[in-house]
Amino acid sequence: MAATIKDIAKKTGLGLATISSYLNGGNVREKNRVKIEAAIKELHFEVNEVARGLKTNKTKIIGIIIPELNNIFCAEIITEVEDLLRSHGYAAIVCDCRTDGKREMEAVEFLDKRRVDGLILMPSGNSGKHLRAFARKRKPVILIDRKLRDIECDSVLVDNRGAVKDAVLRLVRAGHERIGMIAGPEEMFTAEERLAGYNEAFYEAGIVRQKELVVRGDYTIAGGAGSFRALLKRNPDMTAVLVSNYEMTMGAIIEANEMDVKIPERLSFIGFDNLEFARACVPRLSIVTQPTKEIGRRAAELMLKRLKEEPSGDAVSVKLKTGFVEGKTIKKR
Amino acid sequence: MAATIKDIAKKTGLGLATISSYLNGGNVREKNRVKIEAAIKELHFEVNEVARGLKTNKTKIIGIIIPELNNIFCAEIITEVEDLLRSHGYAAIVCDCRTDGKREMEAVEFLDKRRVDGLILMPSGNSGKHLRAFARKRKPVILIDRKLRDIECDSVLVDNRGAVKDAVLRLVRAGHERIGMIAGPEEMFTAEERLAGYNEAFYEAGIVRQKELVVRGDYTIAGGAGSFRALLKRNPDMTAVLVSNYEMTMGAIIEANEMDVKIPERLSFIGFDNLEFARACVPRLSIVTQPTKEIGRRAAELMLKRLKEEPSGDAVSVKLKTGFVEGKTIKKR
DNA sequence: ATGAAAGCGCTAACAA
DNA sequence: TTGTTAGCGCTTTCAT
Repeated sequence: MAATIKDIAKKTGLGLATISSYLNGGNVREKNRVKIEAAIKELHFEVNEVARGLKTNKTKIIGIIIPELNNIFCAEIITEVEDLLRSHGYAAIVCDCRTDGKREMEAVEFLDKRRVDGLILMPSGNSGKHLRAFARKRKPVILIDRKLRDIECDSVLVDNRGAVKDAVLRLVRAGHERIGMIAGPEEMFTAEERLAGYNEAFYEAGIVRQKELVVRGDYTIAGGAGSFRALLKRNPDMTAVLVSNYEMTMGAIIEANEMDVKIPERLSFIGFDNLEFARACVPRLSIVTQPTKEIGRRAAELMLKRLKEEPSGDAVSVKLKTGFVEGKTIKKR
Repeated sequence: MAATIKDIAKKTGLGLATISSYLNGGNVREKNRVKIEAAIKELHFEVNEVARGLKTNKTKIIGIIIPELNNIFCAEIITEVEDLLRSHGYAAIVCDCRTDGKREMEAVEFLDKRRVDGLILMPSGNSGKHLRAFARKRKPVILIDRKLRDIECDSVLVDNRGAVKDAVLRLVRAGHERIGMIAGPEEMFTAEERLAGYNEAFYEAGIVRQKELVVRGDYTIAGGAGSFRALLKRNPDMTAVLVSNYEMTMGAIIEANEMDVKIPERLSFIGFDNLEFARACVPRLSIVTQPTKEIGRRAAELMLKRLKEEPSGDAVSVKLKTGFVEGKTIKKR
């Protein structure tokens, strides 16, 4: 059906190697170059990357595994990664595993069979055992947003701990002491880091922490709503709250509206991620922001670098700074 | 490096064909089956899908081209498509073209070189010329959300016209006549359909349309904000407005807050897409919703069906119903 | 049911 | 610079 280099060779009267050389940027006599190009155009020839991949043992495909495509934080990162990779000739096969460890394992296998040249993933669990087989082939694996036990590989992280600590201290400086937190699921890397930041802030401010001020949510909208209600019920004297991811921030806001809790009059509020949503709220939310574009860019760059160089021993870990966008939801007391 | 079927053949003392047959679900003597499975486990063998693809001329990869991954509407659809495809053994290479026709063309070429088995795309432009070469190979192309000139292929669409018509008529029944619309970009398929629905509603209600009540936005948050301001300024007597996509809905809400325009007291409001956002607003937004999951599912199913059957002549077009979720932003007059 | 052999489209020695 | 040849890992006749 489609033309092959054989057809081009026949058409031009040249040998296969010459065509191949031309395709790979080798030196070809001017006269022949013209002939080849004419034949390519005439026969609508396009390199068969599958055949090339079989021969070179490189597919120029990168596997991307994420917990939830349908999640702005992930989507923003992936958009950037995909853009950068493709501009360097790499395709991205995206696998959404619905925050499910088993699905994630299957995805790794799936991509391995397809001989992807590298893996970029935002892991759902904490163990990296399922990556071992892949990593043993000396193909690069780059972790995004979360670290993993049982395996050592490059990672692009965010300073979650510092981010939350900074945010809580802002509340402290505004005169708050009864500051609640809607934390993330136990065992989850970012969730624990953020919680640690919360604790550190209390320590640094010299305020005694009270356990009932922390409630665990599950990083979903519904979870945020439920947690908000529970937290407020348990702590009627709470004056401020920090919600530790976007979905729960939205959920908390929905619930606050539902319960008619005035923000910031009754309760000061700091949310997480998604500037647009924060701006759409009344009053504008004060939020912690993450550098999603930069995360994506750094991850892709790191991958491209690894792909180019010889497999080396030591893993690189990048940690990026977060931001804070002032809204009008922190009230001075 | 990795084990091949040759290794398995050697290990088991069987022929290549037998191994291949086993891998493809053929009949193999029980005794040999056991031997093969042992060898596979021992050597960590995994089929090389690249080699298989070269031989069978099928990559089991579907190309997905979208205008903006970082867009909930797209992301929700893709999530569903990817899930379904992968559960049938197909990988998805996703290409985000940033709503840019040129990038879209490049993406088609990119995917063509990689010999994807089919293409699912949500086109940015109106012409399908860039798909001709691909379609000529008798590989399935499925359009999502938008139709295309110059080419005939399957599509999964939404009844945008009916959706908007219905929404406007709700406003009419609530006593409104000066109903504004923030429409989408000219030439854009969905935008024109939605605008047509708006016009039809006026016609059906017997209200004379006034051109100044329609303003074109660009489907972005900033565009929605700007359009909202412009529309209101131009029509101080407008009593209701319909915004025709999610990003602009968010933008309009931001701007309404900014301008301190009370909804629905001063202005009744109907937004588009994203139920969660609608629920997070105060008061809850009344919105038109699109069946994103179903769009994705139908597109994937259609693709799977096409992949299975002989290339046939006539194109299938599916048109899905929209929904309407009542909020509290429509005021009776 | 199994084996031998050819070949998918390309690249990479090697030779000329 | 160019041509010849082997072979990447698999599937697929065609025999057996």
